Amino acid sequence: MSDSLLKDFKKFIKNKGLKYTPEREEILKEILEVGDHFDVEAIYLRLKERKSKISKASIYRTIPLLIEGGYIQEVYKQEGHSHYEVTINKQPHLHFICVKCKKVEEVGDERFLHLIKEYEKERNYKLLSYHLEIFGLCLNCQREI
Amino acid sequence: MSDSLLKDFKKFIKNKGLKYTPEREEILKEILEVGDHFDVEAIYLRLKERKSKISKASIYRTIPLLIEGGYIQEVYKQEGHSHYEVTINKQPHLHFICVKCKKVEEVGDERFLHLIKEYEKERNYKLLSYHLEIFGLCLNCQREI
DNA sequence: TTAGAAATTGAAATACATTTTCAAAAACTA
DNA sequence: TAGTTTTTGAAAATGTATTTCAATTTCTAA
Ligand SMILES: [Mn+2]
Ligand SMILES: [Mn+2]
Ligand SMILES: [Zn+2]
Ligand SMILES: [Zn+2]
Repeated sequence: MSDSLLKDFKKFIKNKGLKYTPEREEILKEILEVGDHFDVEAIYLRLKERKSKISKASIYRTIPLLIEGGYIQEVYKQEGHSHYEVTINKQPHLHFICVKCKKVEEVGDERFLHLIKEYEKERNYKLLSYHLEIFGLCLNCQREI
Repeated sequence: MSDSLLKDFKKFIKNKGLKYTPEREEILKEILEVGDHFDVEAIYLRLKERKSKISKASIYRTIPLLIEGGYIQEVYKQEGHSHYEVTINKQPHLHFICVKCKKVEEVGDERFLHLIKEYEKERNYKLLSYHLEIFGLCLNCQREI
């Protein structure tokens, strides 16, 4: 819930010549509070529950700003919509997605990051981000078949 | 354009208790002919060009069958819609996506596949497929900044 | 502090990919 | 070949995301 993070966000917004509104701050706060993976609907409902009048449009409008600022990133699309996660204080990781129960498991790993960095050099790409999703059956769902 | 592949597909369809229609066959043929990454719109337009009356609905309905049969897979979503690729006779590979010019480069590599298989063991997952997308700037777009 | 320019908001309209509905047509089975 | 079942194209419906617009808010600089 770090105050300094919000100050940082304010600076980021002002630097872009935009206005720092309570809506933008509330949305970021709510997202930080979830911590986990989230989607627009979840944030909207959580805000609503605490009597906030913030519209979905505002959430949709704020998300690209949060991505640009490096606060969150899109992690995957499922059931027709995007899922995001907070990137602040998070190690890079990959996602195991069970195709049956839809459970998403995070796996942090340096072996992988190392391999990607090697690739970056080999290919002369400037690496910005990556997504690795592994689809399969979790232990539970393997048993149930 | 292997005939045996179409026979195989017919078998697959019949095995599922479905009917083998010219639409389904034409769609698979067209997809095999593209070879490269494709989306629904592209297949629809190509079919239209050769005077086929096949509707988009049929393409949308056929794609899940082709995925289930292991003929194609979804590789990424961009600009709001899905992109697929033929998996037959293709090595597993990853995708470099340039965030500026949107170019998608395929890179085959066993090091990644090997690492993923290791995870599979470590995690007791049954691996079905994976997506690795690396976002960055290609050499050209790095220069232009 | 306050006026006024510029950006932002919520609500509704719109865009657009995908799915569903439905009646007509085609595929299959016996 | 008749009868059952599935599939088809067209149109309607769905659901996510974006855009429009008038009202409101932020912010700057008198
Ligand atoms: Mn994650
Ligand atoms: Mn590919
Ligand atoms: Zn599972
Ligand atoms: Zn590029």
